[in-house]
Amino acid sequence: MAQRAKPRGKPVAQVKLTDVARKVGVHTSTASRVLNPATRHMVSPDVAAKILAAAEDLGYSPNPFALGLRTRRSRTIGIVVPDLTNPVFPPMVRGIENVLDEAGFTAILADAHLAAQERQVLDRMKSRWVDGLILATATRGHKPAIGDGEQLPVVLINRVADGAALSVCNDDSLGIRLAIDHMVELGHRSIAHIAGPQDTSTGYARAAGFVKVMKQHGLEPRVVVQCQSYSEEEGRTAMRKVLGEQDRPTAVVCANDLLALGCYDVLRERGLKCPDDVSISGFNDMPFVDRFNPPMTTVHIPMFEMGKIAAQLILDVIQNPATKAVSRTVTPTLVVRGSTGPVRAKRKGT
Amino acid sequence: MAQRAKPRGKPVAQVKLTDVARKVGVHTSTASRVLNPATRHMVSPDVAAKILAAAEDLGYSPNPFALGLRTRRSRTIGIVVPDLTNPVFPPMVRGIENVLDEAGFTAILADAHLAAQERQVLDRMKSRWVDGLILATATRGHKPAIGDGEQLPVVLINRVADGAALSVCNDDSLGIRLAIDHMVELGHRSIAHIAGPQDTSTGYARAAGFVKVMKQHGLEPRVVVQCQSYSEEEGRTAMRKVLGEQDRPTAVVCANDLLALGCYDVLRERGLKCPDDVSISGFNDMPFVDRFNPPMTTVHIPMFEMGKIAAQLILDVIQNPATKAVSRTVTPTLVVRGSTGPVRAKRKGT
DNA sequence: TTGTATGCGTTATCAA
DNA sequence: TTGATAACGCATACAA
Repeated sequence: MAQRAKPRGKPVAQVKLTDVARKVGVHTSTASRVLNPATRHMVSPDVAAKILAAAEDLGYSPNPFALGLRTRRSRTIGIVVPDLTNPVFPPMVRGIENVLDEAGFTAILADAHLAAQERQVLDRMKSRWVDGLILATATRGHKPAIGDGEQLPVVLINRVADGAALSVCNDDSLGIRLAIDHMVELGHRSIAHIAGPQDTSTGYARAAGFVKVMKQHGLEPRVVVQCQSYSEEEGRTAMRKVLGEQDRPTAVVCANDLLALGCYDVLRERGLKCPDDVSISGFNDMPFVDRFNPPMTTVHIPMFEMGKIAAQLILDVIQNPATKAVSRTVTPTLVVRGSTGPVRAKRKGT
Repeated sequence: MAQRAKPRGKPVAQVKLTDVARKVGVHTSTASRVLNPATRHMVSPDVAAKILAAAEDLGYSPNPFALGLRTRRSRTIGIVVPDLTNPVFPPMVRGIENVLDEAGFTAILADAHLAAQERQVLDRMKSRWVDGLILATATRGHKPAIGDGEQLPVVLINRVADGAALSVCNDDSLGIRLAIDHMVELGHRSIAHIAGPQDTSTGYARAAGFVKVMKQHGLEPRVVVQCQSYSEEEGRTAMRKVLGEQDRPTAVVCANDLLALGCYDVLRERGLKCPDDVSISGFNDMPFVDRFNPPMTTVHIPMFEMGKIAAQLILDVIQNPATKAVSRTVTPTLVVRGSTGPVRAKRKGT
C-alpha cells in the first residue's frame, strides 16, 4: 500500500525532483516517472534503480503543493466527528488514521459539535481539496451537506443515510435485541427506551429495533424519544420523564452510554438504586464505562475496527470512483456488567 | 483574525483568481493584491470593493496548492498527541481547533501512541509543509525531534523542554502541593507518590514537587518512579509496589488520573477500600473521573484553555518568527471528590 | 495605481 | 525508453 519510497530521517522536504534527476544524470521527467509506481514500468530497470537509490539517499519527498496543483489530489482525508470529547470517537479516529497512514494519506480532523458548524466545516474541507470525507455526523435523509453535484467521495461511519452512500455501521437492531433479551432474561417485563436523536440513523434504528423486539417478546414498548442529542443532560431529562410514568419501568435500555449516564444521575437524585430498583443498559461500550458506578452493562461496538473499515472504504472509492455504494455492517456484542440485575419483587402483587 | 474574505456556501473551490479578475475587468495581479489584506492598500478603494464583491459573489476560494507552492506556507498546523484515547487530550484539541479555525488555519492531527512513531509522524508532517507544530509528546532534554537547524515553529502543550521553546503548561508544583496539602489536612502523614515517566516534564516536575512539598511539611517523601507511561497498567504495577512497603502509606498522590485508576484496581484486588483504607488522588481531572467509583479527587487543569493558548502562541510565532520563547503557565485547582478521606486510626498505635 | 512577466515543483503530452 | 515543453493557480518584482 505504501505507494512511494519512504524517505528516512535525513533532510526531508528541501530536495526536489530536479536534484535527484541531476544526481543520476537523467531528465526530471524520467525521475518523475520512476518515483510514481504507476509509470515506473516506462523506464528501464537499471535507470529506475539508480533513481530510486538517489531519491532514498537524498531523502527526496515530493512537494505536496506542486503535486496537488498538478494532480488536483491532496492525499488528504477529512474526518468530521460530532464531538471529539465523546470517548466513542477517539478509537474510531485512531483506526482511521492507522490505515490512512499506511497508504500515505493524512487526516484532517474537525469537530463539528455545533450542528450549524457542519456546513462551514465541510466547506473548509472542500476548500482544502481533501480527496475524501469520512463523516460521523451524517443525519438521516438529507445527504451529507456535500452534494451539489460535486463528486467528493464520502464514507459514513456509525451512520447511514438514505441516499446511496458508503458506510460502515453496526447492526443496531441486533444490538438492541441483545440488550432487551438480557433484560427479559433477568425477569424484566416493563422496559423503557431512551432514544437518541431521531434524525441520526443510530437513534432511529435503535428506537425502531426496540419497538420491534419488544413486540416479538409480547411486551408493550414504552419509548421516550425526546432526546435532542447524545448527551448526559438529555439523558437526565428523558429519565425524569420515564420515572414519572404511572407504572414505573424496572429496566431502561438506552440508545447510548452518555444517555445511560444521565439515567444514573436521576436515579441517584431520586434515591433509587441501580440495578436494584432500575436496571440500565447503554450502547457503544465507550472507554471507561467499566469504571462507572455501577459498571455499565452495554452493547459493545468495535470502534477501532469500524475506523479501519471506513478508511479502507474511502481509499477504495478514491482508487475506483465507480465503486458502488456498500454498507459494511459490524456485529455488536453485549457486555454484561453491574448496571443490570434481576427484577425485584414488586410491592403491588404481580 | 480572519485574514481573507470568507466565501459562503456557493460553488466553492472551482472558481479561480482569473475568473474574478475577468468579471471585474482587471488583471489577475490586481485581484490578487486585493484579496490579500496585506497588499490591498496598493489598489484604489473602488476597484478593490468591486473585486471583493465579485470574489464573494463567485464564491472564490484560493487554491491551496497554488498558494502553497508560491508562498511555501500551508495555513496548516500539525498536532501530535501521545494518545488520543486519553480523555485529557480531546478538550485540548478542541481548544486548539477553535482558535485555529478562527484564523483560517486547519489542523492535522496525529496520534503517536508508539514512541517510535514520533519521528515518523514528525517527518510526515514536515513533508506536508505544516506551518507549525503543537506537540503534546515532547520529552525533557532532547528537543522535539524537529531541530536539524530547520526553523519550524513549535509549541509544546502540557510539556516543557529544556531548550528554548514556546510552551503552555500548568503549574505542576502547585498542583502537587494542592494534593499533598489536602492529604495532610485529612491527617495523612505517610504519603506515597506514583510518578509518571521521568522523561516527560510533567512526570519529572510532579515528582520533584512531591519531594519538595513533603519536606516542607516535615514528612518523608516516598516516591515510586517506576512508571514507564501514563497508563492504568503502569499504575497497577506501581501500586502493587506501594502496598508491598513495610509501613503501608495511607495516601497515594498520583501523577495522573490514569495512574490513579490503576491504584483503584489494585486496592480492589486486595480487598482494600478507597478512601477508607487508602486515599488516592489523581492529576488532570479528565472527563468522567467524577463518574468513577469512587469519584476521583484530582487536580484540575484547564485543558480547553490550554489548547486555546497553545494555538494562539503558534499563530503568534508564525506571524512573528522572532517571538522569543515564552512559557505560559496556567493554574491548576484541586477538585475534592470521593477518593480521599480522613486517615483511619491505625492498628499499631501512634 | 495597474499591468506584464516569471517561477514555485510537479506531471502529462508530445517528439525523438 | 527518454527528453523537451507546457501548464496547474497564484504572488511578486518590475515596468508602465
